[in-house]
Amino acid sequence: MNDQSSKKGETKEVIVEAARQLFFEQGYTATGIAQILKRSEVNSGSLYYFFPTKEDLLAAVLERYKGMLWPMVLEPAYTRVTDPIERIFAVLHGYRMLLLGTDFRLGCPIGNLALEMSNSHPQVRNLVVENFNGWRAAIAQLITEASDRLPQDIDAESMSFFVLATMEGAVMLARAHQDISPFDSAINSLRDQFDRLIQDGSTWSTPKGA
Amino acid sequence: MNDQSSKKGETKEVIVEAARQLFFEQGYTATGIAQILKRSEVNSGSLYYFFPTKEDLLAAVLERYKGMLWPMVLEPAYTRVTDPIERIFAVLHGYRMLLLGTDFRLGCPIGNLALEMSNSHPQVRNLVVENFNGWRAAIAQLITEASDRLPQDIDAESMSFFVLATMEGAVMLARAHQDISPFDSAINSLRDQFDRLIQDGSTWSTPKGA
DNA sequence: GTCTATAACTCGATAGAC
DNA sequence: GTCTATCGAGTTATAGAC
Repeated sequence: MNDQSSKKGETKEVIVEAARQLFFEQGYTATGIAQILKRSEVNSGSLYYFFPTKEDLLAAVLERYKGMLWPMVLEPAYTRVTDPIERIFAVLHGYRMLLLGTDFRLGCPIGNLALEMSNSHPQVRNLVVENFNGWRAAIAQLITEASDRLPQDIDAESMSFFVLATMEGAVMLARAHQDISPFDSAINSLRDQFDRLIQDGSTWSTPKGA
Repeated sequence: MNDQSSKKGETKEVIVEAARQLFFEQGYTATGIAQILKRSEVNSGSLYYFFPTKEDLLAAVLERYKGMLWPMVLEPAYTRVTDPIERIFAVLHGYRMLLLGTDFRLGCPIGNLALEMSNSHPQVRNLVVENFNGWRAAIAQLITEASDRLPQDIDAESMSFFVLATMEGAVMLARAHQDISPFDSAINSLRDQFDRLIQDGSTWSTPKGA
C-alpha cells in the first residue's frame, strides 16, 4: 500500500486519456508527444517512465478502447431497446450521434487507426483486430439471438463483418462529406437488407399469412 | 512550343507520381518531402517550384486519382463483363485483387486520405469527395441500367453510397486482419442483398413462375 | 515517480546562384 | 526550371538531479 510518490497513482491514466483524445482527433502520426504532455499536464520524464516509446502509448490507448466497448458503445444502446435487431441499429445510431455531436470531426477511433497503422506496426494492427473482434462478437451475438426470424443459412460471423464494414464505410463517407446523408443512406440500406432477411426467414417460422 | 529548360516537361508528373505512391503506401503525414525527392530523383528546388506547399502536392495527387478512375478502376472491370450488376461486383473484385497482390498493404487510396485528412484540410476534403462522387456516379449508372430487375423504390444514388461504404469498410477490415475473408464476407453479403432485390423486383416485371 | 535541460534528428520550406 | 546549402521549428527520446 505504498503511495508511490506525489499525487495519486493516476498519472499513467491521465497520459493515456490525453493521448487517446489527441490520436482520435488528429491521428497517431500527426500528434506529437509535446501535445500529449501539454494536454495531460505531465512532464516528459513521467511519460517516458511509463511508456518507453510512442508506440507503447498507442498500445495502451488501444487497450483502453477494448475496455470502453461495453460502457460507451454497447450499454447505452442496449438500455434504449431490447430487441436484438433493434440493438444492432441502436449501436449504429450511437455513431450517428457522435458524428452529429462533433460536427463530423470524430467517427470511429479504431477505423481511423486501422487505416493509418495497418501496414507498418504489427503489434498495433493486432490490437486493432482485437477491438474489431470485440465489436463484432457483440453484433454476432445479437444476430444469433434473432436467428429464429432470419433465414437458416445466415452466418452470424460473416454477417457481423458486413455490419462492421458498412458502419466503418458509412462513418468515413459522412466525415468526408461533412454531411450525415451518406451515413443514413448506407445504414438505411443495411436496415432494408435485414427487413428482407426477416421476411424471407419468417416464411418458414412464423408465416405472415397463416 | 518552347521547351522550358533541360529534359522533357515531365518533372512535375514524376513528382506527383512519386508522392502518390508514397501517400498511398504510408499516408500523407507519415510521408516526408525528403522521401518524395528521393523516389522522384528531383531536388528540393524543383519540387517547391511546382508545389509551394506539401498540401498543394496532395491536391495534385487527388486530381490525378480522378483521372485514374476510368482506366484503372472501371475500364478493366467493364471489359471483363457486360451485365451492369456484374460490373459492380467486377469493380469490387478489382480491390480484392489489389489487396491480395500487395499482401494487404494497399487498399483504397481515397479512403485512406478521407480518414486521415477529413478534419483538418478543407480543400483536400473537397477533392476526396469529388473522387468518391466519380466512383459513385459510375455505380449509380450501373444500378440505373439494371433498374428493370430491381424494386421500383430503389434509389440509385442512395444505393451507391451503400456500395461504396461497404467496399471501403471491407477493404479496411481485410487490411487490418491481413486476411481476405472479412472482405469476402462483406462483399458476399452485399451480393446476397442484390440477389434478394432482384428476386423482389422480378415479381412485378418478369415473374419466375409465369 | 517527477523534474528540467537537451541531444540527435527530421520536418516543411526558403535563398540565391546558375 | 534546377541546383546546393541551410534555416528555424518541431520531432522522439534521453540524462541526471531530486
